[in-house]
Amino acid sequence: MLVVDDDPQLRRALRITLRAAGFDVVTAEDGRTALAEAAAAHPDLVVLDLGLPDLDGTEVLAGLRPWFTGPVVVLSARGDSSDKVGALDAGADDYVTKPFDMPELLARLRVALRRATPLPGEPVVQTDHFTVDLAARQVTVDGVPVRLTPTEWALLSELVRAPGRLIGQRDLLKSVWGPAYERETNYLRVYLAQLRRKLEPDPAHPRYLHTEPGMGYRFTP
Amino acid sequence: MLVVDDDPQLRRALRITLRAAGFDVVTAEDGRTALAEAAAAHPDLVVLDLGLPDLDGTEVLAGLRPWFTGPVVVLSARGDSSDKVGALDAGADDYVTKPFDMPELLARLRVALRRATPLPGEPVVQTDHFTVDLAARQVTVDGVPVRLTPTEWALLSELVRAPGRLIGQRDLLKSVWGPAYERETNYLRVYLAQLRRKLEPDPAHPRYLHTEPGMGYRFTP
DNA sequence: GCCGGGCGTCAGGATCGCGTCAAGACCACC
DNA sequence: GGTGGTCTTGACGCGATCCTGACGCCCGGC
Repeated sequence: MLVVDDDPQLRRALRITLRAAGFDVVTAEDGRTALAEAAAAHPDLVVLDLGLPDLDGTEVLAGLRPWFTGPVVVLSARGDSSDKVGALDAGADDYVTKPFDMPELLARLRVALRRATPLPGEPVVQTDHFTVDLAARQVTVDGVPVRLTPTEWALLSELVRAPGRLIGQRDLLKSVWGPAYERETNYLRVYLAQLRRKLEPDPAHPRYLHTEPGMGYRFTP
Repeated sequence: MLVVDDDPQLRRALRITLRAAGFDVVTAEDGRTALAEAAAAHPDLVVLDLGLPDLDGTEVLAGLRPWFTGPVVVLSARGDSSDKVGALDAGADDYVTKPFDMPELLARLRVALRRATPLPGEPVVQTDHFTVDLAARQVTVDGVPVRLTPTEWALLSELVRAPGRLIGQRDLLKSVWGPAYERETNYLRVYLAQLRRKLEPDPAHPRYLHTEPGMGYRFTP
């Protein structure tokens, strides 16, 4: 996160508050260093004061926008409508007039970040032989998609969400079939066999979906 | 674009101004009709007044957010910091206090729309057989335009916005018909058949709009 | 060597979910 | 008031999925 302001006190206040909110903060006190810092640090978001000593804030914005796709939140002492419209149309994502309320600014920064990062994408689990895309709900073996039934998918995703860790049969039964089925270990046997038949190169000698007798099952990538 | 406000004068003014700016506008005067309109009309953006006669504006926001992914711009006569922070954290994309300046509101709406539409990348989805232009709302099969009904379009655009990703039936129902229809899977069957009849080379053996039994549907280019 | 527990395998049959169709309700427009 | 298009609703047949029970195998304990 890059904070651009010429007032040392405000810079300091913002840095402390934003750090407390969990952000990494770098600062700049004028337009030129702001552009340099932005290029060097690749911030997720820029807080930009319009009243700078060297460059006009709108020039900084114009210098930023051709390549910087993250959100820019503008601070300004001037509250004229034309100023606001100009900055917003020039690429700013929000316009906050000074003096501002710190909790509100933080909320607006959260909104800007929320919009900019589309989804907290779920991971893709890979082995030498097959891949499991948890977000897309797709499994491919040697590159070709494989169809799984809902129960097979529920079981597999439980296993691959904890790579290398052993999962007890009771835990698996609870999370796939519900808490009422804690004792029906036959289900597990049947569906593990099904998964191995669809995923393992040699279902008789599993390389990825291992059985720990008496304990549970384990997925090893 | 959906405008929600209980003041008829303001509604009228907003409708006229927004129409002049090139937007299609539907209006609602209370929270319940707002939620119904949003589910029926699929607006790109919602302008929401917090002071409504029946529901609290934040309740409308809460009812909207689980399934409506477009931007929501909040209007309010109250300018307290806590109100602003609450609305912004509840999912609002901007918070404008009344009385507001119309050009500024328009600029803020433009920003919200700019951020919400995924401009990095072409809004055109293509397959070997048909193309879907999300921006122009047009579908062509082998180069010839095809007419889709509003519901068909809403369903198709949900699917092609996530190429390769499986979308659960509940998610589809929520985003196309609204959150009240989470269980009506018959709708999906009927409209998927409709889409396949219009888009697939062989509707009996779909190549692009796949069914994952028990889970949902998937568009694969 | 016998026994029992745990696991993998298999093949039915009950059940569920999907695709299809058509008729009626609803709406907007003429 | 009529008309065309769109949306809803219900019924039906078929295929896939899930459950279930039985059987054989391996391995450690007696």
